[in-house]
Amino acid sequence: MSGAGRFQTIYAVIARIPRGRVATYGQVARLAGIPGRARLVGFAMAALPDGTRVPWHRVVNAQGRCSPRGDGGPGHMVQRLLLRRENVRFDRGERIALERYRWKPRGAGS
DNA sequence: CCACTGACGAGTG
DNA sequence: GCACTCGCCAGTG
Repeated sequence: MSGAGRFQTIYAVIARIPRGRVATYGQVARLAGIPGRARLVGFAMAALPDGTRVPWHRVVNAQGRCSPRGDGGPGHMVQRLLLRRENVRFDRGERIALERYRWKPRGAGS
């Protein structure tokens, strides 16, 4: 994408995550063509406007948890609720079984 | 220009 | 499985 919008590529990847599935920051970065820049994905997420159509809640960290926002906001709580609404189960430690819910892109995705 | 920070990940003990 | 360290890159003071 344009030099000014590297985020667009990231958002495009996230938009492809099917309902009821989750992807990790590193996974998104990799699919966006910027392997190792997981933090940049997080930065792009924080830059998302309120009411965005991008399913940001389907992106979790490698531990299968909803990373709390630096702002200390209820972001991770909302995320948990939205995922719960998509039949995604959380274990006792507020963690998701990635081996079960991880999104596996196919065909033109990989 | 330098130092610090951050919705992270992989490696190590 | 958990705590700590280092590496990444962009933005900010």
